[in-house]
Amino acid sequence: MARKTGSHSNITGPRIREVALSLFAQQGFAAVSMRKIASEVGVQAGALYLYTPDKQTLLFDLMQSHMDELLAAFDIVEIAGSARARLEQFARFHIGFHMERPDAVFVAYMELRNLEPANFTKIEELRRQYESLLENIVKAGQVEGIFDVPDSKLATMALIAMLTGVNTWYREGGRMSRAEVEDVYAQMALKAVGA
Amino acid sequence: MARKTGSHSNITGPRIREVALSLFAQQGFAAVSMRKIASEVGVQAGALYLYTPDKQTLLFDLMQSHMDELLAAFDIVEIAGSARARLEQFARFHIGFHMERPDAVFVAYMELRNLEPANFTKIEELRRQYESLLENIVKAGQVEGIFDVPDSKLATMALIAMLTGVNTWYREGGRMSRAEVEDVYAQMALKAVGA
DNA sequence: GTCTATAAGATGATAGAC
DNA sequence: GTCTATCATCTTATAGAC
Repeated sequence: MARKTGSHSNITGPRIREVALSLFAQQGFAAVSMRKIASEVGVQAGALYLYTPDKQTLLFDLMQSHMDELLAAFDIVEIAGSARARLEQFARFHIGFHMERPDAVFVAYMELRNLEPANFTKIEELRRQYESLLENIVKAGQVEGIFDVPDSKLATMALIAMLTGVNTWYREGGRMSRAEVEDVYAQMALKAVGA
Repeated sequence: MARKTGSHSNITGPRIREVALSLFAQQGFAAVSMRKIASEVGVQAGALYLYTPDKQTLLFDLMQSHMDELLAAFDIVEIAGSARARLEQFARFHIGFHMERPDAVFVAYMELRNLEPANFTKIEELRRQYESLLENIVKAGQVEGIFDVPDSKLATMALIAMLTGVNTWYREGGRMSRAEVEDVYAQMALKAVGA
């Protein structure tokens, strides 16, 4: 029962974030106490405050990291080319990225309402940036005359919702492989805008 | 400050449900205390227990009512006809119904994880019933040979996610009218399945 | 039907020992 | 770096007065 005193800062920090993300996704930010997180990590509640100033900041850091990763990852794989090719690539990227980290995606969306106003504003700005990447593709397709969408903003929101929705049902090791799911969603996305 | 004792059972009951739904949607089930609900309603916390045995049942009743209403409402408007016509009608119904009650939709989806196992099972069953209404239309379109979808289950989930997503951005009195939004989503849904 | 008072326990965060 | 102990407050739910 008793736990040895010792130095684990390089392990405990990441573990706290990992455990917190998982618990926030499963039970919700407000339903998870600092004691629950600490217990799962294997430390006492007081020790958490060596790694985060408070619970709110812990949530905000998790959400900000997720959004930063998302933007950085797309930045690396983004391609030039026709709007059609770019949309297909965005759909495949989005699906793949979201399938790989369901907890982070869930928390980043569901816990927005638990952010303090200043933190909310920052996360919303990152989200807006990401959405505008897709909207630019949709607009390019309109300009090229190959997409049939009456409103680029609405089409963007519809596409993102459709693609993100994969996380409500996809489970690793299920009936379909990740690649199959990516294929089907990418085709539906292209058809939805009339490409 | 002091509040008169009096008889308000026919007003207080619905008010509690109304206030609870709104607060749960804004702040989340776990973040909303019985005292907050009572305070907003204008009664003391103890009085809530005349209308619900406990907080969990209050949540469950709100979610169950929503799902029952959803199924009953579709039952009334459901049409016969081609898969194309039925899908367009489903899309318009779904969009309209969801736009009218964003709080209930949000709670019914976001607070699933706060339901006790037995309650979760019941709500999931109602959700499954609703999804199967759409899947039947998708399958009919496959049989008729007018829909191009490799997997009816995946297409169903993608369509529902796309349509429900309207609630992430639509606000009454915004740039587009409800009818315009319905039109555009219905057309995107049809195109997404290749109709 | 509603109130006040209360039980029994959980919560976020801090101080100081080691 | 972590623990134990603690503060002040909040939590759900109930009992009994009116």
